[in-house]
Amino acid sequence: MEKILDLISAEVMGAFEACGYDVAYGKTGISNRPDLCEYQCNGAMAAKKAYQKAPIVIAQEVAAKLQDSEAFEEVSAVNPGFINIRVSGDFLADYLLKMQSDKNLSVEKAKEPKTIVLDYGGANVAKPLHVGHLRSAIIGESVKRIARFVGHKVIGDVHLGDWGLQMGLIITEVRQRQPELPYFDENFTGEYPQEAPFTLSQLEEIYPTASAKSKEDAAYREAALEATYQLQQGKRGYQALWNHIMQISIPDLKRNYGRLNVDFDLWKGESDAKPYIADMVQRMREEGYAYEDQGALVVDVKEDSDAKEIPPCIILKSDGAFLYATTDLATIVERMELYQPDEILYLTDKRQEMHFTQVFRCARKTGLVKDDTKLSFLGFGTMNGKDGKPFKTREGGVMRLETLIADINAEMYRKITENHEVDPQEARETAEIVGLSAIKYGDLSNQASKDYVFDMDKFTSFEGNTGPYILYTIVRIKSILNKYRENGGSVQKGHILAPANESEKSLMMELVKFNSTIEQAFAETAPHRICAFIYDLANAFNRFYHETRILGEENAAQQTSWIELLDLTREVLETSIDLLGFEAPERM
RNA sequence: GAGUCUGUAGCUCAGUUGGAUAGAGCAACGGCCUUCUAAGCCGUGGGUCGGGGGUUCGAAUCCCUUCAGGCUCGCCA
Repeated sequence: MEKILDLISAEVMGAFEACGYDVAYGKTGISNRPDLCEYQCNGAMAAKKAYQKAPIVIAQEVAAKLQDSEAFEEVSAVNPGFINIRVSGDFLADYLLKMQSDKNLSVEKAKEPKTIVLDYGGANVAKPLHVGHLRSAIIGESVKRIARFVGHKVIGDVHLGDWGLQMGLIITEVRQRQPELPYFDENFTGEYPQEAPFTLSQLEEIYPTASAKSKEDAAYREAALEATYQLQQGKRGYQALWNHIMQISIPDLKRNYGRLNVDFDLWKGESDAKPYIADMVQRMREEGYAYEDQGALVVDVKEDSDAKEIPPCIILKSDGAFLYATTDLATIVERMELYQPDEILYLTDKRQEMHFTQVFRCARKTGLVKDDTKLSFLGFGTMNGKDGKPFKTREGGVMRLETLIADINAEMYRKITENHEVDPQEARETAEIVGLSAIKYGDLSNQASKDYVFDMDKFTSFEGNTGPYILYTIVRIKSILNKYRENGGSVQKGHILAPANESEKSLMMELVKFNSTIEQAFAETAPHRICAFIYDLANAFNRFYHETRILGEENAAQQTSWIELLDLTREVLETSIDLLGFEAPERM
């Protein structure tokens, strides 16, 4: 349904036109001086030049035309030419009634739904998820849900790192430890064992060990590079080892992402691009895009308008192995073939921007995508510790995601049991729900592209602009609604009255921003817009709550109206946090 | 060095795309619980929007310049 600002603007635009001015000047926005008015139009000042008239005169003319408007309670012209507007309570109530009966809560579905492949998560097999993976998962999940809510078809793909040098490193390390295994026997032709020669926890230790060795030992690194190449060429024994790694790793990753309430439609990886690589490379060669340079196969992607030198995109390394760009390009081929997306959106650390610039240009230049297929990149900033440097454990190591979550949950559990008498089991469940909101809201309330400080103390303090504050607000509402039902009331729709006081009107004015907020969050791929919105909404609600005794209200019509207003507020808040990727408990 | 992003209260961050007196939270201080969850509400103090110039009726926002910091700059992902 139409946004409230469009309805208001339409009224004001009509007045501008009736006074003989261009309608465009009637565009009206939310006031930045709530002490003076609710909505404001600045068009009179903009129109000054075109009409050679004092802005205040124009504003007065327009304001006079709007005096009879039913939507407005008060319209005034103020120096030097502001048009200040207060809307009527009936106008607001009417809008909320429409919102109530709209199953999408006033948000319009896209007229032309797009198919969007969303590449996020980016976990590496054989490596535990660590805090570096947190942002991609959290932001990506939210972006996905927002896009779906506005009507698009989104295919979320975790795009595992399962085909690069890391695999060669693991193979090399396993070989060094257990050279007798059949995987390393060139003459072995039988069936390889069903059981992997390592456990998950061993695997998690093998990779960092191998990675460290390769940095110090050139021969070791050579061996790993060779193993990577052999694996990519399909060497049987390595392929079998790789299968073991995948079988062990993926269930663990699924479990961990599940704990974050992050859910992928596709569990594909770099390796899935393999069948597309040979043809793609051959075509790039034949069509003259790819050429040998310093032993590697490259495609030039620089453009005349570049402010700086953009290095060519490397398709094959000088040893013939694939690398990041190769699998990313082949993955584009795969996605175009399987899903025909209108857009592919990548969500990674912003340091990878150059890589994606190269890949996108290369894909376009070599015709891997249609001209109207959008390739976009959302780079997010680093999660820093309180010292402003990348987040580390106290010992200076990389913190596992599981550890982080466990720490937050433990702290949350402590807080919950400290303040209330609760069943330990319920407290644990609540702690998990609230803990997740703390982590996610803490991340999402910042602009994605900026670095942000993950401050454990701040996130577990539960005061102010935090996830728990939002949840607490929702729980308060639920509590009232439940009591109302226990007393025999039933929560319905269609009976919201004009606001009875200022705090109620403020609450209503926040609620009507829902559709424009969601639209903007989608357009800008900016979940933090939703955070800002629900924080304002929660504040407005708590103010109203404090001033208004709802269950004690004796006027039945008034009470019904308030109950419905609460229920609508709850629905908007719960829908919003669902778009952010978390949920509210029944009690806390 | 080149490119790019960032710089707003002591700290962490918003700022509706150029509007009026720049806003929150935390921290500090003061008030409000026999009454729907005080994880709350109300209030006080705190600012040369990094610096300088420009564009105009009007700039945190646009342009130029300068300082500081982060990141990137061919075979890792």
